[in-house]
Amino acid sequence: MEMDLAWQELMAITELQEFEVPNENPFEAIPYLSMEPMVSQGGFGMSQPQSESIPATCDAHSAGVYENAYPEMMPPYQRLNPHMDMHYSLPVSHGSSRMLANTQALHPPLMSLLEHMNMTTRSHGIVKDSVINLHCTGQIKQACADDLESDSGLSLGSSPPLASPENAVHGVPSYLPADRTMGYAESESIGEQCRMRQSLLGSVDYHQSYSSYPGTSYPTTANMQPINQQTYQPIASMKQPVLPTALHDIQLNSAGLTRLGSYQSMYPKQKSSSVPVHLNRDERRALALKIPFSLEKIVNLPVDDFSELLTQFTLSDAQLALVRDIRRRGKNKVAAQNCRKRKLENIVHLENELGQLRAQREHLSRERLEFQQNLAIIKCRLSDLYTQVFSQLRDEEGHLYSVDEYSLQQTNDGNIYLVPRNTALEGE
DNA sequence: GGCATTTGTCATGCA
DNA sequence: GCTGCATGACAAATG
Repeated sequence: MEMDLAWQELMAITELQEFEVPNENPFEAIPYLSMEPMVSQGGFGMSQPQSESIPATCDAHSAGVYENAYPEMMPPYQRLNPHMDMHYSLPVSHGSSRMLANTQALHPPLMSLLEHMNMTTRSHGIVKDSVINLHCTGQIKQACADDLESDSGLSLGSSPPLASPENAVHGVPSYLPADRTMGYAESESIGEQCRMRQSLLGSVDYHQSYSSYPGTSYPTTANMQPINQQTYQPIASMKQPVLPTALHDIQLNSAGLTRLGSYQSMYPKQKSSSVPVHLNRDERRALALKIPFSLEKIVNLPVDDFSELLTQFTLSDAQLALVRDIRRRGKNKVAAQNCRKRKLENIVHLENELGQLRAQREHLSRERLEFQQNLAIIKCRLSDLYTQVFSQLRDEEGHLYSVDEYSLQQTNDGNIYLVPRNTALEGE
């Protein structure tokens, strides 16, 4: 009986005779594939409990390593995770799908950070200053003169001289109100620079026009009054349709409201009227050329609506060039922001993927170490079984077979034969 | 004032 | 050909 058990175990373990200690190639796959029969027959699988005791004749060090190190080889969460392959077997070529998954797995604070990127721009406060200072003595002219003299943000010559409003702006001072104390909206020279078509005069409802586009709102003068009631009083008192201007729209559009909102908290800090105007270049140019609609509409309107908007006004070549430049720059600015946001998101995705790959490498390394330890134990058991089997095998004369002279070999039919060493069985 | 980062802009290519 | 979008490169603004 004992002999039969030894033979059965020997047959099972003999199948493992061909095992070699895995080479140092971390990507060697064969040993891992070979783990399967070892688990089913030898009972040394990674995820199976060690029910058999290590033979006393085995190296005590190996057994100690096996017992002590095994729990660390495969953390419980890894052993119990039936979808572990989903995490560790994805080839790199599936990066696209992983990227998508990573997108959804981003930490909320990080995503929030990304989403809020580019939301706070330096342009905040543009209107807050312009609302106040455009009505301050001398500020408009100073601002425009600043634009004319400073080349900060000026076109680098990419636009043709005729197409660029640069040249047109140089004639701006003549457009400015002679009376510095008069608000821009009060200027009566608008019609000289930009005349709405006669058929449209008085028929355009700017309230509807503004509110007809999503994301834009048309604030009433009532909710504008808290900002600077005195400043807006002349505009509010106008009873006939006032040709809106770029500056006017800046104050009225939603972006302007946001800026105004931010301004409200800063308003008490305004101590003097000498704060410089912080209109950006395009806003200053639009102001100078009296563009009759908002920069937001110039940039955000669909092309058809934008074209229709242009048909509603008679614009000079300089104005048209400026409007198209503003639209181009505005769209490109948004595109650049989106591009940078995507770039950062890609970096985050790649960092996450790198972390996963590192974890996978660590897991495989532990698995490989565990395999090597198991293999050493198996070899130890095999040696013991050899000794045990040979101790019970005797020839016809009752002599023991020498392990040095004979070996056990398994044929294709599954039988194990005792053959002299250096002898190959037929069918082997 | 030097430096790194952010932002706007231009040029270019693609759809 | 026009338009919008994406992106690298550059420069100015900003902290």
